[in-house]
Amino acid sequence: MTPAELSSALLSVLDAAVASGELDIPADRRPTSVTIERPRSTDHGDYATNVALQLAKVAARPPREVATVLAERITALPGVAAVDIAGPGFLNITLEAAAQGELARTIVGQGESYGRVTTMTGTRVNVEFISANPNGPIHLGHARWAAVGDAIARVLEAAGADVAREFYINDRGVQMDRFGESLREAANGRPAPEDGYHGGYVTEVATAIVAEHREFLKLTPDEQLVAFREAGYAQQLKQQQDVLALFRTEFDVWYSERSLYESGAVERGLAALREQGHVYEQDGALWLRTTDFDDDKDRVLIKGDGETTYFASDSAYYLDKRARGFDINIYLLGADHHGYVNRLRAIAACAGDDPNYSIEVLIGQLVKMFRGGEEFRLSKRKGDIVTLEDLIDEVGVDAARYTLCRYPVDSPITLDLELLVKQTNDNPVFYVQYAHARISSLLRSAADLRLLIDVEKFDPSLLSHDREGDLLGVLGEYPRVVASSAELREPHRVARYLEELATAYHKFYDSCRVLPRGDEDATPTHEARLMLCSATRQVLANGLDLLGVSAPKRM
RNA sequence: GCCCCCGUAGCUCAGUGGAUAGAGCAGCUGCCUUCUAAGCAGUUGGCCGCACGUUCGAAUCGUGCCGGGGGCACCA
Repeated sequence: MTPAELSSALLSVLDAAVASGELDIPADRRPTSVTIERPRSTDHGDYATNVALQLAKVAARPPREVATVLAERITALPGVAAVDIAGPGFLNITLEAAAQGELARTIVGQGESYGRVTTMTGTRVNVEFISANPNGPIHLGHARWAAVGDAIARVLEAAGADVAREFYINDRGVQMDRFGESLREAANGRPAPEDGYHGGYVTEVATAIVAEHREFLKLTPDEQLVAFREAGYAQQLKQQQDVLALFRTEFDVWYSERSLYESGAVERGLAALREQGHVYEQDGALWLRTTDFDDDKDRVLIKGDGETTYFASDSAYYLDKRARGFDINIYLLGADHHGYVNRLRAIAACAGDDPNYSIEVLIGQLVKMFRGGEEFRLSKRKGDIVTLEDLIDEVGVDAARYTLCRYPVDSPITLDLELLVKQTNDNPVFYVQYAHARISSLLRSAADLRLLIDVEKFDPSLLSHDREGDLLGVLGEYPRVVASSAELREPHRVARYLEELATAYHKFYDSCRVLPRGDEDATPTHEARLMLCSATRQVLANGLDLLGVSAPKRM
């Protein structure tokens, strides 16, 4: 019996109690679902519900009395071994081993689809993250968004949503010109300008461009700036795409800011905003009245010199996403960009949308980095860059992704690069992957012994050991973990869950022998445990996949 | 001044209104002739920043303080 099945059975019990007149609850106050949770202490049964506490007021009866009425009916449910009333009115439910063990068969039968839920089916979601300037490598500061953004997309998909991963290429504006200027200077053997880019990669890029295009050096300085800028752009974008692919973060859409101008999207966007009546002129500039919608000041769309601002691009971009039919637009931004939130929401509101629904901004705290106990800060312009590529080289994709996904985005991460490089079990990814490898090894040994996992012959009542019950309980939680991770946009819940599952498995493994020893014959108990192992392996693999981390068969 | 985030064990951090607040690391003590010891068992360690409020019930929700971080451009 899965938690979902138990929950709906409890709802039927409630309905029956009302129908028989034992409880008097008005139809419009009756709950549409009954929440159950796994108690922290095993003394409190396999599942507990607070439904009696919540209904006490509506039913005008003391909570324990409501609980008593329900307990009698719950006890009669098939698969339920015992029901206790505890504390102020909790109902603690203990399942029969067979009812609980059945879950192993369910999971093995469903395979990769176990844990896929339908809570977000039919919702179209755009997840925009990283969105760097194409003038340098993807660095450690972007890495968190690469890992978390992709994991959010995967979790939303597992909940049934239709998801687009999108990268907004900031290929327009002053930063790009500074980049071109820096390349030009480097190519001509001169130092980069004060406000330019000083990283060692600038020289490398410049050298590579000159090797391919000697003719650039014959152009006028202004022409050189453009030529180097464009060649550097193409090269850096390619490199960003390659390294992100290596990091298993694939985007569905690479959206160029320039293309918003080339396609006329900016003009159309401005016209649309004007039509909605939130645009006005003042001091020679064109403004959007975002203060109508909670912003603390109005924002400039077109400057006094006739240049459009990034905000004009952002507005056009939102309207473009909207036209492409997304219900929810998620943005992952660093804490230093939190001032954007009200602006983005105001754009949506000016366009006539409800920003509470269509705009979600996840503000992530920055990653602090230490090396040997000493903090260092990233600066692209100064050239202090640790690239994503470096990180992958040092710790590998799995450890990097897992570590970055393991914390809620609003909590700051402190990474000690030396520690991360060590690859010891300080890093929980190894703990989880080890559990998967351990089961895989065991399943190989079982195959050598001609022990097959037989879904037909499986006897769930044999999984009666406490550790088996604990493990089954954790396995049953997985679909709910996926659903809540998706709903809250918090993939770290999956990581934490996997650690809990790995612990439950290791404990089971420690006290329950799975394979027959030596000349021993295989018994139905061995086979039942093998089924449980197979189910656990499946859930570990499914969960790791949501984080984009591999599930190794050997370690 | 205004806005956002954070204050939980020595350290790094979990904990979407539930029962005795958890994990890893660090420290101490045990467990491998048989399925992967990257594991397991035990033990030490807490005014959940402070106060008041809402609730049958608050680390969790609200208000006010205190402390730390970040942000408030006709820059991108």
